[in-house]
Amino acid sequence: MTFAEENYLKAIFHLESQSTDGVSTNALAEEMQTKASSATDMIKKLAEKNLLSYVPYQGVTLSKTGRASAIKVVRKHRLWEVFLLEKLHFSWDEVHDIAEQLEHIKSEKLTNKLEEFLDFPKVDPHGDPIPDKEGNFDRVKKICVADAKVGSTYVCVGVNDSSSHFLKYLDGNKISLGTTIKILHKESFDNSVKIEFDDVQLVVSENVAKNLFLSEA
Amino acid sequence: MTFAEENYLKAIFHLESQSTDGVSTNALAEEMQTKASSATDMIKKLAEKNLLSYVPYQGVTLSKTGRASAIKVVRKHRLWEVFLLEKLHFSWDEVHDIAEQLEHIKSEKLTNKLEEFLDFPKVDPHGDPIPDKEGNFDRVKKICVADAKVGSTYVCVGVNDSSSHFLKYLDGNKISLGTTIKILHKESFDNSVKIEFDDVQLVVSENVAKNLFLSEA
DNA sequence: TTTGATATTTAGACAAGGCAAAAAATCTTT
DNA sequence: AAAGATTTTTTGCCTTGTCTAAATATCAAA
Repeated sequence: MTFAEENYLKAIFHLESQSTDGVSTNALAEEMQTKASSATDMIKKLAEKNLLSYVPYQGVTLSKTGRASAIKVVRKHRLWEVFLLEKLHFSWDEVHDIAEQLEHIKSEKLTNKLEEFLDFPKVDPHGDPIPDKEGNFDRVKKICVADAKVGSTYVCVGVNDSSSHFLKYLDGNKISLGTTIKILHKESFDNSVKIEFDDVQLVVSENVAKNLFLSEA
Repeated sequence: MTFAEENYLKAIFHLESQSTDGVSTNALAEEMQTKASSATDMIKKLAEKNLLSYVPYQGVTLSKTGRASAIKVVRKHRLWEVFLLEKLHFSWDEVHDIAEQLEHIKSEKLTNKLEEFLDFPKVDPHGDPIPDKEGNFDRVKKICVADAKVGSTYVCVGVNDSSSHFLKYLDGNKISLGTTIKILHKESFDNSVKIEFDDVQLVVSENVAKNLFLSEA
């Protein structure tokens, strides 16, 4: 399994998890920051290896083995993120890019020993669940700020856009995983949301509201 | 810098350190477990990038930048080995192969934070020195068992052949870094050497005697 | 249902890294 | 110095993953 193959599987897994039906070639190409033609080539290759089912012009769906492979990569990615944050004291926004490299290290034993070293964490620094050795993980039900109820209180559990920019913005405003947030007001004019946390009030844009995830307090 | 390029630089660095003059294409190909023609191709590519000086039919020598790059890879390799052994409790013979992958992770910051996390180790689990941030490292003067003086006592400081087989053999015989070893007798017939350590006597073959390194006690 | 827009695939090309076989250079030996 | 042996390089081809441009399939709208 090459790095490229692993990255495609991970991307398909990610896209599948946020919409019910199959993943289109275009969506995959965009997720992979490449061209549709390249995606088609890789899709054929992965289909050949029975890692996904593919009907031309109809998108792809991961097979059982394909899904298992993708989950292994995700597991490694998230464990390394925890390592980078907790043991090496990287900041929230720095861990993703390095984990993108570390997730491709091949050694089942390494992954398991790392997990043990980290004391079997359940979520990564962005609030995403870490699959266990068998590939099982909790699907946390999280809602974004934009969909939260005015007047209710929530806990910040994750982010969707894990770009360094967005994470730096949150960091700058002292919002992190576990922060308790109350929804004060939604502005229908521009879909911005006024929130309160740690006795601070803050108006966040629609963009932020859609990428910051909460769970019931 | 690709993985392949880094691996070639590392191999050249290794070969240079154990003989005075330039590295031949054949020697490099053998070290890289590939063909001479492939080595020639890569040599040209690295020469193009000014990472080494190359005169056709006369072997190669690393340039200043080439050497610096090689040392960075070696530094990463050895730091990761320490991590695997000390933090994740891998055994002596398991760390090399995984470190071969980890050494290619690109992040200066990661390397430095890892070094700090490990408390600035000076040598790796095989007794080889770990270059610092600036690329400086102690060249330990070590001699192999075959060249040691009969009757003298030494400390085991490293191994040359870092194959899993050899390391398992040493492990099985309870020889590790730091073990104090006395040279009892050299058999001129087959160049085997009788040694003593921890009140045990053991006859080692010429092969072992040439790959096990010692320093004066 | 026919046109137009969009999505997808195919075809041909390129760079990286590798290999085998042939050619050329160097070394060794007489 | 010439012959033979060895080393190194060249040549031509393969695979992986990518791209552009062209062709084709599907969807949406009139």
